[in-house]
Amino acid sequence: MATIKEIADQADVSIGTVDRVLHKRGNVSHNAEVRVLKAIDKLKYTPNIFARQLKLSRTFTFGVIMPEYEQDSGYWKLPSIGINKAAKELEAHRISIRYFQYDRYSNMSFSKSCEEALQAKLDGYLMAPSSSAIAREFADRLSDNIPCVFFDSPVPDSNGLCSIVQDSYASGYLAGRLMSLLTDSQSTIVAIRGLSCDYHIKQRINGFAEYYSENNLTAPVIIDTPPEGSVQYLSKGIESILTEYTGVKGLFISHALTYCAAQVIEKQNKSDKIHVIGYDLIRENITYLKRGLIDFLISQQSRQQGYRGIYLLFRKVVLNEAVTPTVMMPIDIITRENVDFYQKD
Amino acid sequence: MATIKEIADQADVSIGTVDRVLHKRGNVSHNAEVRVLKAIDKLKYTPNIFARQLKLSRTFTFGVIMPEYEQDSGYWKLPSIGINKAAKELEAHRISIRYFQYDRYSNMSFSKSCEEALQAKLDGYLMAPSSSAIAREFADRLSDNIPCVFFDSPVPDSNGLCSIVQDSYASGYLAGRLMSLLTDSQSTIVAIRGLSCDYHIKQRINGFAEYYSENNLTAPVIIDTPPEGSVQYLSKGIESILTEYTGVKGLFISHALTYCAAQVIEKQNKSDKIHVIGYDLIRENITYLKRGLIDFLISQQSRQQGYRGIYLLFRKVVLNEAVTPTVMMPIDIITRENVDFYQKD
DNA sequence: TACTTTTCTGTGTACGTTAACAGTTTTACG
DNA sequence: CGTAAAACTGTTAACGTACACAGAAAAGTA
Repeated sequence: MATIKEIADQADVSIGTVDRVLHKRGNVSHNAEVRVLKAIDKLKYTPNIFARQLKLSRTFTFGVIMPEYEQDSGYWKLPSIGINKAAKELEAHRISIRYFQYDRYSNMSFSKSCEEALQAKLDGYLMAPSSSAIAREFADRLSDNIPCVFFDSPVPDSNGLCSIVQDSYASGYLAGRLMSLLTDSQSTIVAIRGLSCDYHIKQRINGFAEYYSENNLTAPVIIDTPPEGSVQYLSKGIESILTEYTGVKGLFISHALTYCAAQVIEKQNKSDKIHVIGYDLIRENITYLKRGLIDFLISQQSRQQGYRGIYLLFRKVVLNEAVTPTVMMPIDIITRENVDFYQKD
Repeated sequence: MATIKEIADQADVSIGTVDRVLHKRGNVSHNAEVRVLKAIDKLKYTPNIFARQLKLSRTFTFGVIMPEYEQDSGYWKLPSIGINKAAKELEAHRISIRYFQYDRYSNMSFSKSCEEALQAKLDGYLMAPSSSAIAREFADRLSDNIPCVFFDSPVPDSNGLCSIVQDSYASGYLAGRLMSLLTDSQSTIVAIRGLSCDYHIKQRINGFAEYYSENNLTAPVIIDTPPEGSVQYLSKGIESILTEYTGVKGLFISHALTYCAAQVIEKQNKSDKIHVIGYDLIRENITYLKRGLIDFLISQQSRQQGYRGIYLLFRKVVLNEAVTPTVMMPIDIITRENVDFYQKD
């Protein structure tokens, strides 16, 4: 591992000149610059990050812009667990985290959090965007060297450094396969969309329906349950579905409120088993999964998304490493038999 | 973030004394030591790893003791992918890796690799042990401050720092559940043990059988296929099983050679679908999974095991962080629908 | 030519830690 | 009590980088 001193010797200049070349600070003759660049190339110089950090002794702060924990039945706690874990591991590297949380169902609240985050002038941002347009504007307004990583949802055509996402369509398609394993081919299957504005949820339903159509199975009934985000109304909606479609054998819930379906089914206590497949490892879902009222949960590795997001920022900002523009998270299939091994990290 | 200088000021001693206390190098009066410890506590001192690394400018080398890549149909390439990824990320931290590979079916070869690794006197070891006894002796012979992390299999009652493993019993139990979803309750199911010496494989079979017994289903037929590790003989074995048990509806292969079963089934081309569940994301398995001849693969996150193993050593040796004694890997369910998202990391 | 201005270059210091070394105080012992 | 050994303590020089500063060389101006 070469040092700037060795570069300086090789190029027959002082370390000051090497430093100026490395940081493009000008005031270097063409001749000297060429010699230094050659020496750097020859000795394969890479800066010693320890010395650099020591000298700069900067403490980096990353901003996390995401919905409040309680929203979506506490779903947002999951990524924050991963974020906090990464933050703790990176404490020794002088990294700290600052949260800017917003109301997922209010664009104004999202805008406000973005504005605050911008004003704070931090060294990098991790964002779960609830609106692509606002997120895009945020990324545009950042200085060139300040990266922004998106998770949960991508932001197409934006200045973001990277997106950490799951292929929602593929996850819905997979759910279709699983549902077809659980039920007979002519069974009535209901897929509940709900919260229909969300890109992910639409895609999941599309993938689910596609599996049934590709395999020439009876198409699932797709139902939108208004209004958005409310547990009580969702339960009511599911109740009326079960009344209307008496022979339902399977319910596919395209979002984290899967446990509502399990609750309703348990209450009705019908003789015929109704299979349930849904999303996300929130506490209530796990409870019903373990009790056998939910058959499968699909996980988007929410904790891991937060964890990796922070590490991506770290690698980019502190270590100056290259970062791939998209990170696709695996689509985990969770059952009562393996759920315990996905709880801790 | 406090520095030793601040500690020294607070405790009214010199930085030399603080350093002696921190590194337990003795030659410190009781009085001074107490004051320093108090100051450390009060100011919440944590060493600056950048300064430490810079000063020491040590390059740590970790030894990896594991079977040769080609064995078990190339299974061992998987952990090495993770190991190499971690090694690359940690290059900037002056970490390097040295492999000591052995023949998994020869204790002598394993012993020899252990001996070589010991002689090399490295800063930490990551080991996939094929014999607990030999692994235990290895760990015993290491200096106190040299950690050894086990992966793939645990080594009970050893001096190892940590074990990274999967619950094989639970994974077999899960496979049982999946198989019961694929087949009717009275179907003939064959579980192939093979390589019967291996702890993991026994446990997987036990878990699989337990699921069937707990749910009062027709017990699977358990068959041992000799000799160990040979693809040709395994294929022959499976052929004769399919001849003997004509009505077989499901095959559970307890190890990485799952694709052999798929090959045989494809060749025989029977009218009745025979479902296959097996282990590990090796290339051939993935091919047959995608073609629909294998229904489910269970992954033990082999790449991740290697990756995390190296990071555990790094955290322990370089950052001096505490490490939990056991890391349980999730039991991933892989289908043709989600396999692509488990390929890259 | 003498001078200023501009361009270029080398030196020195600091970041926090480690560890060798030198210096001081305390203890042991004749 | 004096001296030597032991126990303790403070000082200092690295590690590699970044950057301010001073100094040297070249170019520009009168």
